Amino acid sequence: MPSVLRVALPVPLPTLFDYLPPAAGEARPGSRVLVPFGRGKAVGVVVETEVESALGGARLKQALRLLDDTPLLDAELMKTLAWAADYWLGAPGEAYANALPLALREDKPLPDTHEEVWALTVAGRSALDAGSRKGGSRRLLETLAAAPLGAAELHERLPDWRDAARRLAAAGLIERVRREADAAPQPVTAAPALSAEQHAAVDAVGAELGRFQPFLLDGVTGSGKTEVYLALIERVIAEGKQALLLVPEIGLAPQTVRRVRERLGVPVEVLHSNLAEGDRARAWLRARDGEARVILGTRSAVFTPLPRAGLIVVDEEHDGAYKQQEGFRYHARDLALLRGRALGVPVLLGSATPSLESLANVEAGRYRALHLRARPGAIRPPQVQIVDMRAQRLEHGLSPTLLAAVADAVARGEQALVFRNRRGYAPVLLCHQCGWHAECPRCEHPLTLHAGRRQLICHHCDYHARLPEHCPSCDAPDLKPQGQGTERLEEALAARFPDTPVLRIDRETTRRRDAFDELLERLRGEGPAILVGTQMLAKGHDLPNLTLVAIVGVDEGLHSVDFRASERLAQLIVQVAGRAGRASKPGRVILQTHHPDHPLLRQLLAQGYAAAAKELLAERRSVQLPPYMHQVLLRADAHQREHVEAFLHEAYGMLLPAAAQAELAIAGPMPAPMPLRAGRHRGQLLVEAGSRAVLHAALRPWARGLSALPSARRVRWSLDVDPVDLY
DNA sequence: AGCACGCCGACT
DNA sequence: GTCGGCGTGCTC
Repeated sequence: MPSVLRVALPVPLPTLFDYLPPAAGEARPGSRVLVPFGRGKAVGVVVETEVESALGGARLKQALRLLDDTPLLDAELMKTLAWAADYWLGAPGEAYANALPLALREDKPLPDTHEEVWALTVAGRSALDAGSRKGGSRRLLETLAAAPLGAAELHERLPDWRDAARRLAAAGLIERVRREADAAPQPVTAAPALSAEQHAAVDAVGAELGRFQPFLLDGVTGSGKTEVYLALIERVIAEGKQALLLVPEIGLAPQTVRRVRERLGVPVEVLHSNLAEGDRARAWLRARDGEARVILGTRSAVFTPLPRAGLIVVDEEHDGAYKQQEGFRYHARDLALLRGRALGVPVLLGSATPSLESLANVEAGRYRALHLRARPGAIRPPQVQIVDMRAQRLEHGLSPTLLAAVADAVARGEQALVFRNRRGYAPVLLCHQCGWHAECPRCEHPLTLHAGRRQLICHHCDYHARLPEHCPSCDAPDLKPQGQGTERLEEALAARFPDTPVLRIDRETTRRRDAFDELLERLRGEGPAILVGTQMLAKGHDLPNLTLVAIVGVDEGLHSVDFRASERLAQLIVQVAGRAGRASKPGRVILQTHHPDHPLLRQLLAQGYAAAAKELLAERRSVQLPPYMHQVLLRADAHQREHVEAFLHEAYGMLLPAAAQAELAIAGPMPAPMPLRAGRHRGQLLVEAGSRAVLHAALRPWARGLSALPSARRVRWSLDVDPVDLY
């Protein structure tokens, strides 16, 4: 029997594929091979060599070519990926595909890792001197005249640079050149003195460098978590090692990159999905070569190879963006922990509002807790006040107290933020004559009124309809918007405060690439302003002149069927409140609610997030919900409801024998909380168990069996291990 | 997933 | 008469 290779291919199938070795070269685990697959070819990753194939030798095909003489993926990544595919019940091939930038999954030579930079040509220099070109092109010429820059650096300075670069390159005014190896290291700014608490945190993690130990750094907004990360990263790179820093979204990356670069003066690689594939592959390869010392990135950066790993940091660890919600449904925070264990390095999770999962891990002694309670520079925490909306005369949903507070803030020349987690003008359009309301035909959910665009839009499937003039049901002309979205609040506030700029910040107003940054830049200025915005504003942008935060319309979160809703609401309130009064001015927070006596709100305001989270955890424990038990959710959807039902029913039947043996609890098959979405019927089956090992032992064979079911072909389905929402 | 094969409706 | 709908099967 000749030696056989077992190869992972980028297909959503539960199997690996066996091939005869290529004619030339020695394929090793972690090497890529080009193989014939079906009718075409595919690039796969060798997982094992010298295997006994269950397949008859005659059916084995031979790999066409070895792409890597030395493995592209090292032993640690290979091992971690195998674990990850097993843990999240994913297709192994998809796990490997996620780990490799697209440009490395092609049958092409590896790109040169020496970064290309854009530089002015001679013609470009004279064009600049002659003062030709305008707008973005001119800005780019001016920027490059100072120093040649790479894509990532340009992205930080001129987010819109690509169009200009294309035009200027076509005109021969700029060109790509290889960056000189001795590219001047940026000036290093001095580290600020650390507070006693920051010091203690740095020392605690520093003492564990060189071995696996998870930490949860719980630090209120403005307490200087980033300085702790930087001090530790500094130590790690001084030892010649690499640090991986994960952030939930790229929006937060540019400011962090700048800070890291300025402080550390070492190459910092940035990895996120907005990067061009070639740049991404180059950054990945520089990390693999150990050349990149600090790697900063979003979810998928957790797959970066770290041959000289020293530390992994996960910032804002509670953030839902770390969970991939399609394909291979991994959680980057949990994967970071897997990697930390395999690499033998500490993993530092940071948040002002830690997830209940992480708090439970602290409670169980698996993570060590570090706290930053003080805001340096004696910034006082904002005062939070609950405004009871009952029996108040409301103006477009805004109470007199709230409006007075906004008036005060702007009168002092300060900025106020009105937070409302709903885009559009009004979430419902209702007929006062007959009770009809506008509903999405594809989701059976109310349509949101967007007044400026004169449209009704479904926020679940993006269905658009023209705004009707009359009720489609009774023809009456009095269609009334019910409730308030950001657009309506903007209108109301603009009418009420005609002399103050009112800026709305949501997906609609920031659609243009750099619109968000421009708005933020405007707000860093001194003048008074009123901001109206959604979730986008909850994240860590520093607005020094913002002193009032008013949170409206969060009552939905108090009565949701989703057991995680209260955790998310508490995190949201604390994060949004944290925007107020970051600099020298004290902040004030107003929370407007119909339920001023709700225990969650009372506790959150009286005792803070930690106490509220502790209470929520106790509840989870007493009713046996995660993290005190474990869930796997099977979802399915199809145009025909019967297809969903048939599949889930068969899946259920297949699981019953194992469930009886292993004490699994099965809920369903049942309709999903949103039973219809974008015209597809949706259903689910929830499997629960007290022990992860038990759950996985039973579900591993089940997952394989599911893909073999004929009924599975008639639905779209997915398995979600530790689902974070039950939608 | 991606692709081919295969059998039933409204069109050049 | 065909183009094309998606059901079914397969990928080492």
